[in-house]
Amino acid sequence: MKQDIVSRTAENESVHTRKGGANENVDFGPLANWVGFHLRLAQTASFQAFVQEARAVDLSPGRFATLMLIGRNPGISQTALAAANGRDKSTLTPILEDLERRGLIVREKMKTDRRSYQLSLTDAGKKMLDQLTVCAKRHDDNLDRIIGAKDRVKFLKILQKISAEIGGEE
Amino acid sequence: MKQDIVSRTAENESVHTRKGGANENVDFGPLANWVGFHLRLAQTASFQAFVQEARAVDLSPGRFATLMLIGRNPGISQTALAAANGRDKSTLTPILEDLERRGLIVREKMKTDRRSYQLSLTDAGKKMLDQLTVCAKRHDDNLDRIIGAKDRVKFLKILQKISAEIGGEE
DNA sequence: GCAAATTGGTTTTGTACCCAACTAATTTAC
DNA sequence: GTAAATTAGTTGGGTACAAAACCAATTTGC
Repeated sequence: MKQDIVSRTAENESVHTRKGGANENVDFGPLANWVGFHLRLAQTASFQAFVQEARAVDLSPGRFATLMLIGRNPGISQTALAAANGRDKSTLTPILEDLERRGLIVREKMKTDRRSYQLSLTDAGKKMLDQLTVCAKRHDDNLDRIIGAKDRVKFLKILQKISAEIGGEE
Repeated sequence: MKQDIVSRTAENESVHTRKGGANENVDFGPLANWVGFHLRLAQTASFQAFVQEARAVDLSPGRFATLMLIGRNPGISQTALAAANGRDKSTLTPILEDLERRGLIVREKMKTDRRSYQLSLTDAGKKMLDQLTVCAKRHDDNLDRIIGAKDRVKFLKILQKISAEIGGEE
């Protein structure tokens, strides 16, 4: 609910505020039609919803993606994982430490290259991943319901196109 | 470039890696089709691109949205601003302090309610906003080019729908 | 083979964010 | 009119992230 006023555009009025305050008719100006702004709002909202969905299992969306990628690519290195995940490798350091401490993953030094770790899930990690996958599925179904089945593929394609192309050409 | 592998889905191979390492054929599993994940990636990418676009003017996307909202709604309170912006009010405190220190906004105590501030732009703030608007326009045109003019409206509508509906029903 | 460059991971530093607890001003109840 | 509830903003504690500097292991040049 925290974001009740957030989602509407400029032509929109009469938000359910009971205060007569300044916030019921906010003019978003050009912001109202800018993709970047709404991308942020949507991402935030979706993130929150996921946390909500997965609060039973105590693991954030970021951790979930990490777990999934390790599960799908056993032996993956931290750098490759960071890249796949769209995060800096330094961001992963504490996350992986945490996951290891919780007994969800193992990090083994490679024989051939003693700099890098091979990451893989423990049995507990696999179980956790399964549980999370259920939550994530529910979350994604929610999104589906909002997006509409027929637009979903297109929508996803555009999102991918954005992350693929926008940084690419400097 | 940092995100080169990030954008492709599971059926995709042969990324331009020159290392023969683990990262060229990452299996994203169900992640590949999950909206939340790609929403995050796209948001991050777009954010980065904006920063790049606006690095001449030294102000982040978040600050920009804040400035725009104040410019469009002079006299708005911090709480209303936070809501419109999709952020917690406590997040705004240091941002507004900074903007004030830079001489871009003024905060005046309301006569009628001495708890709240009325925010507005200074002339410098207006000038800054104009400059930023140009950058943001360029950024948005970039996104347009990627999304395609005909899909843009639809895309935006879906983003708005997500932020509007996903948190709303617990 | 050995110095130089590169690469995998960690540390440090700084930013952006949220939440919960707090203070001060205001409104509501009675 | 005063106590209780509410509201605007700040503070403090904690998480998630990136960038740059760093260490150790590895590869490259010659």
